[in-house]
Formats: sequence, structure tokens, C-alpha cells
Amino acid sequence: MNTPLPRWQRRKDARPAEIIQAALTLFSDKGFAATRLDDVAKLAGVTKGTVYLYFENKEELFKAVVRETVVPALEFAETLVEEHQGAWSDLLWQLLSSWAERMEHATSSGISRLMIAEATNFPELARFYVDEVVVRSRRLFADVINRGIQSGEFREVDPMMAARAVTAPLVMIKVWKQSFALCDTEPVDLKAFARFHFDLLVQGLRHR
Amino acid sequence: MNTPLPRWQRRKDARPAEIIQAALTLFSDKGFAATRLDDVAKLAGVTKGTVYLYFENKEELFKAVVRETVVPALEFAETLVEEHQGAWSDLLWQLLSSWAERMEHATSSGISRLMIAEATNFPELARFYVDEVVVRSRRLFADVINRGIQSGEFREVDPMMAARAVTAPLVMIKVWKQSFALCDTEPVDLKAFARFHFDLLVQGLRHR
Amino acid sequence: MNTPLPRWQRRKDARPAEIIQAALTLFSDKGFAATRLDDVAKLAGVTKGTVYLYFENKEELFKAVVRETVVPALEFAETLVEEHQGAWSDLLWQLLSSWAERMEHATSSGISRLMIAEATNFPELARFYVDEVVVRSRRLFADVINRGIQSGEFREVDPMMAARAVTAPLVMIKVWKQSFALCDTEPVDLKAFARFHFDLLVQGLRHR
Amino acid sequence: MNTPLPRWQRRKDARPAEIIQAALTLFSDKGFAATRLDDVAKLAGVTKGTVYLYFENKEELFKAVVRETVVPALEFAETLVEEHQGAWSDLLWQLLSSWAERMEHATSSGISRLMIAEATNFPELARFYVDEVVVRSRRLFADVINRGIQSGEFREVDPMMAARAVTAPLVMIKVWKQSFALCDTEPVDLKAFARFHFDLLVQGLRHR
DNA sequence: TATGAATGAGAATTCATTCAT
DNA sequence: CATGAATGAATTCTCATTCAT
Repeated sequence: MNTPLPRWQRRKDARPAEIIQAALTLFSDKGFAATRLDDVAKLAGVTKGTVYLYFENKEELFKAVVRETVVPALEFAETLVEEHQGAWSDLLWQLLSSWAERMEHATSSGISRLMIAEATNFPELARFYVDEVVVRSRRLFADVINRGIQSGEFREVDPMMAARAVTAPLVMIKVWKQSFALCDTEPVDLKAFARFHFDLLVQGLRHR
Repeated sequence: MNTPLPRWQRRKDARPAEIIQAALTLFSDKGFAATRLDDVAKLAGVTKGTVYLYFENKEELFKAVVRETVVPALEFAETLVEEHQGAWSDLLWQLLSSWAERMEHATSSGISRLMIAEATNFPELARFYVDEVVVRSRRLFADVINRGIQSGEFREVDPMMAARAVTAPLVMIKVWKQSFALCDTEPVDLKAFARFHFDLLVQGLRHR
Repeated sequence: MNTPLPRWQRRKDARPAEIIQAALTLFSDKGFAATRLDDVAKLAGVTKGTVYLYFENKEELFKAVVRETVVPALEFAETLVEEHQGAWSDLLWQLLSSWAERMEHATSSGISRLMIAEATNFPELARFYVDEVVVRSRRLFADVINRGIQSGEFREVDPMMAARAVTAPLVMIKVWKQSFALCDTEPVDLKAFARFHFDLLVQGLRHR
Repeated sequence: MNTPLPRWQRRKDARPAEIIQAALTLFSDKGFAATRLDDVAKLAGVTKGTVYLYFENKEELFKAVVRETVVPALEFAETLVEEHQGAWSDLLWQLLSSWAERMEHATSSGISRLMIAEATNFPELARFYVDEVVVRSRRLFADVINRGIQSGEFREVDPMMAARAVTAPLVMIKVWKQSFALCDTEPVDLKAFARFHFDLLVQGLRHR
């Protein structure tokens, strides 16, 4: 009598993730306010009521989207730094190129633009995002640059400033692409830009 | 003895600008959807009805805000380039520093973040913005870099790529500041960053 | 010093009539609610404020339109009946044809449809209209038919019923023309119909 | 002990018809513009939101009202004509009397006045109504009269003109009753009028 | 669990009316 | 008298949220 549940029934455990995925897609594209829960539900293949089964309300869904999407991104990079040996500029390139790669393919890559747009409407979420992503990745790059300075590979610059100078362009290009994809007549390849940016940076950071 | 305040003053000529200013403030802060026309009106010192006297609807008001705010920004810079004599890196600094200056004080400086947030919801406006601002300033900087290459001051790089590398960080820092002002525990000074960015750039652009 | 006002300045006495005329046109076309005072004013060549100088509000303007437009129409007909000599069917034709004529040209001819549409929203006005126009013209025709019966020209019928049978079709055709002008693929000439209707009637009223 | 009444009942299938019925009542009485959706909802026993669940907006509701209400009316009459045997004047009476009957009892009978009032504001709907109702019933009667002429029962008249002369009075009387019910001091019985009208007509149509 | 019909608060929009000029 | 800028109440419409099934 007590037959084990068939495997595919466990799919219901996947529901929250599917809803979050759908919400991410729509929030990223249209923003929080312009996204209707009805559309999220439709995209997730459920009905509105089901969304409320898993998330208290639209705000909580939004927070869940950000929280779920954001965290895992950096862990990989942090271990990379930890374990690195060799030239720091090589690591810098590894980080930048893998980051550019993620940006082009990861479904989560729309979150930057979303947070930029909604931060002032969701202060606590903004704080979470800043702590978990912005500052954390800034620290990551500052760390690399700092080590490069220690090793004499880079000249003495303010590592936090430098970290901003390293991260900002890539994020900005990605955000622009997302916002103006339809009308930018001079599209740019993210990976090509990453390479260009890296070259400029490394020469800029070296001793004259 | 004291006559009651008149219910309103007749200020036809000033009204549209006042409303646009109010709308810019609120749109910049909260985004399009989260801004209520009632609040725009209140901030402009009028009633909702008055807003509709001058703007057909919320979207048209939004467009007017962008159009009015955006255009004049670049003219100053373009004449600066035209009339410049001397080292191109000096001009680059002039442009970056004056731009950073504007970003810190001009009321219009919130427009970038606003457009990033709303571009996909207002495609025609996005195109206008891209044409009038994004591409135009990219060209401006590309031009400067190109001349620097011609004159032998800079090494041979792709000027459009370089232009992106020049403009993106400044915009990004500004946008971040706006979005995360309340929660960034490591705030950065825009002008200081501009200086840092410039130093990095110029060294990066020079011949090795 | 005290020069007499130039003649054309007396035009200002014409203002109310001009406004009423404009209002009649628009009310007739779109109905009471769908007519904006702004448009009435524009059509009358004045501004909204001026309308309120002469009429307390939209309802009063509406009433004025009906009152001014409606009354004079029947006086002419009533004297015609009074003074008639000869066959009553000739008079009937005279009345019908001159009425059809008016309907095609008088600016007031849209009032029937207007009253049909708005009667339930303006009960007192409806009463006025019924008394002054509907019942009065019904009586007029009933009178003619009655006299025709007295003289032996028509057979004995209920004169009030007959009066309805005489007036209703003409009004209906006119109203239909007005309502469905744009889409009736089989338009009818009002005067031709009047003739047809008259022939039918007269034969119908005669002794068998 | 006694459970509180549920806030609402689930009645999906019945709702649209109920809303249309309520809307028909109010539109017929007050016209399109003067009818508030709130009142329609209240009369249908739902809330405003529910109306929008089934109809895109007020105009679409209006169109639905007309479309749903109008069509079935004529089918019965058309089969009657098809299958008729005997004197055409008998059929004419059958049609007129059953029509008068409908007019007095059918809930849809207010639609004529409504369309007369709103036709110019809803041109496409007017066309639909003209095609489906006005022209169609005109043709119906023209057909009968034509057959009467063929059979020698009626004299040679223009059948379309005659059809107008047959239909217009009945519609007009109905419309007048609706508009001026409250103030007409000489109310008329629709069926009695139909009889009177029929007698006049038949004598008018016969050979002299 | 899942659904989706129904709700109701809230925002955009319209326009008759007022009133400073 | 005339204007037309400004008002604000009324109405349409939207959509997050609830809840009977």
C-alpha cells in the first residue's frame, strides 16, 4: 500500500525555485513594479495562488529572488583567489574573464541592473546586496591588487579605489547592454571588452 | 485685515519646468512606476489636475523629464573638445573632472540610473537617450582618444573600446552611489575617483 | 466723449445664442455626457469661463438649449391649421411636407434624438419637452384628423392614435438617419419618405 | 454556531450573463456615459473588479451587451415568414403583434433607444446593430410586402419604403414610452397601437 | 497542495467648475 | 466681460492579495 512516491512527484519541491527563476526573468526585464505576479505565475507554469503558497507577498518573492540568485556567485571566485599561485595579473585576468563569461550566460546576471533600479525602494535588500555582492567582490579584487602591490608586481595605489576601477566598467557595460540592447547601434562584445579593459588596467597598474 | 491666501497663483510659464523638476526628483529616486502623480504634483506645489494641464499622461511626463534634462549636458563638452589645444591627456582630465563635477551637483545627474531602470519599459525613449547621451558622449571621448593616438601621445587602441573604458566607471560609480547611498559603508568621493581613474587610464593608454 | 457704442459691439448680446447653438450641435451629436464644455466653448468661439458667465452650469445650458430650440417650431404649423380651407388631406400633406423640410434643414432638428437619449436623466426637462413638443404636435395632427372625420373626408378612427401613426414614422426616420447615417447602406430621402407615408396614410384613412 | 456568510460564491459560468443583464438595465435607463461601472457591479451582485475579470473595459462591456442582446430576436420572425401560408396581411399582423408583445416583455427591448442614443459614439457597434437588426428586420417586412404584391394582395409600392413605414411607428412608440414614461400624460398601449397601425397599413396597401 | 474567481485598495485620468488676472 | 490656469471630486481601471473549492 505504502508505495514510494514516484520520482517526478518530487518536482513539487522544485516549485519555489521555478517561481524564483520566472520572477528573476521578469523582474530583471521590467523591474519590480512593472512585473505582474500573474505573469510570473504564468511563466513558472503555475497560477497566482500558488505563488502565495510559497511566498508571503510580492516583496518577499523579490527578496527571495535576490537572495537565492546572488550568493553562490562569489564563492567560486573567492576560492580561486585563495588558491592562486603565480602572477597576480594572471589571476586578475582569470577573474575578469570568468566573470565576463558568467555575465553572458548565467541567468542571474540581470540582478545588478535590477538592484540598481530598485535599491531605493528596498533599503534592507539593498544593504544585503551591497554586503553580499558589491562590497564582497570589491574586497575580492582589492585583495588581489593588494597582493600584487605586496609582491611588487603593481605600483602602490589605493586598492579599494583600484577595485572599483576594475569592477565598475564590466558591470556598467553589462547593465548598458541589458538596458539598451534594442537600440544600441554599436553593440559591444562583453568578453572582448573584458580583454581590452584588462590590458588597460594592467598597464595602468604597473610601475612606470 | 489679512486677506486669505489665494487658492492658487497663475504661473503658466513656470509650471511645466516646476513639474518636470519635481517629477525628475521623484522618478530618479523611486523609478517610474513607484512614483505617484499625486506626489509629483504635491512636490511641484500644484494638484494632480494641473499636471494633466501640461502633460498628456504619466508617460509623456516621463518623456518630457528625460528630454528636457538630458540634452544640454553635452554641448559644453563638445565645444571644449573643439577648441582644445595642448596635450590630449590634459583635455581628458578636463572632461572627466568637469563631468564628475556635474555629476555631483547637477539636478539632472540622476537620469542615468533612471534610464537604466526604465529603458526596457520605454524603448523609444531609450533610443533617444542612447543617441543623445550614451553614443554621443562615447563619440566625444573616442574623438579625444583618437586625436591622442594621431598625435602619438597615446598608443594605438580601439578608440570606441577605450571610450567605453573611460566613461563606464564614472557612470557606474555615480549610479552605485545613488542606489546604495544609504547602505554603502565605504562611500567614495566621485572627484577623487575621477582622479584615480584618470591616472590609471593615462598610464594605461601611454606607450609602454 | 460719450460716443455711442459701435454696432458690432452689440454682438455680445448674441453670445448666449451662439453658445446655445454650439451646444445644440454637440449635444445633438454626442449626447449630454459625452459633450465637453470645452468643446462647446471652442465651437462658440469663446472660452469655458465665458460659458459660465451666461449659464449656471452644464445642466442649465442643456435646458436652455432645449427650451430655446424647441418652442418656435410649432407656432407656424398651428396658424396653418387655424387658417386652413379646403381638403384636410391637403393640409395633412402641407404639414407633413413642411415638417420634413424643416427636419432636413433646421439646426434644431437634432433635438428629438437628444431628448430621446437624455429624457430619463432630465425628468423635468422631459416633461417640458413632452408638453411643448410631443403632445402639442400630436394634438395638432389629431385636430386635423378630427376635422377630416367631422367633414366626412376620413373614416372614423381614434384621432389620437391616428396622430401617433402620422407623426411617429417621420420622427423615427429622422432619428435613424441621424444615428446611423454613417452605416446605413440603404439611406432614405426624408421628403420622399414623407410622400410615401402620406399616400399610405390618406388611403388608410379614407372610407373603404 | 452559525458560520458567517462567505464573502463570495464561485459562479464563473453565470457571471458574464449576470453582469450583462445588469449593464443592459442601467445602460438602457441612463445611457452609456451616465452609467457607472460601480452600479453595474452592485446590481450584478459583484464588485467592480469582477466586471473587469470578464470585460476588458466599459466599452467592451457595452458592446457585449448589445451583441448578446440583439441577435436572437429576429430568428423566430424569419422562420415565421418562411413557413407562412395564407394571406400576407395575416402574416403581417402576426409579425406586428408578436413584435409588440416582445417589446412589452423582453428585457432586451430597451436596446433600440440605447443604440439611437449611442450610435454616433460607437460607430462600429452601430454598424453591427444596423446590419443585424435594422436592415434585417426591414428586409423581413419588405419581403412580406413584396410577396403580398406578387400575389396581388397589395398594390404596387416600393417594398423598402413600405417596410420603413411598417416598422418605424412601432419602434418609435416604444422608444417614446421608454423615454417619457414618467411624463407622458397620454400613455398608449403598445398592442392597441399595433392593431391600429396594422389596420391603417393594410387599408393603405390594398388596391383602391 | 493547487486553483482561479473574487475582492478592494490605490492609482491614473477626466472634466465641470472656480477664480485670479 | 472675458480669459484660461488651477482645482478636486468623480470615475475608470489595475493588480496584489484572499479564499472558497
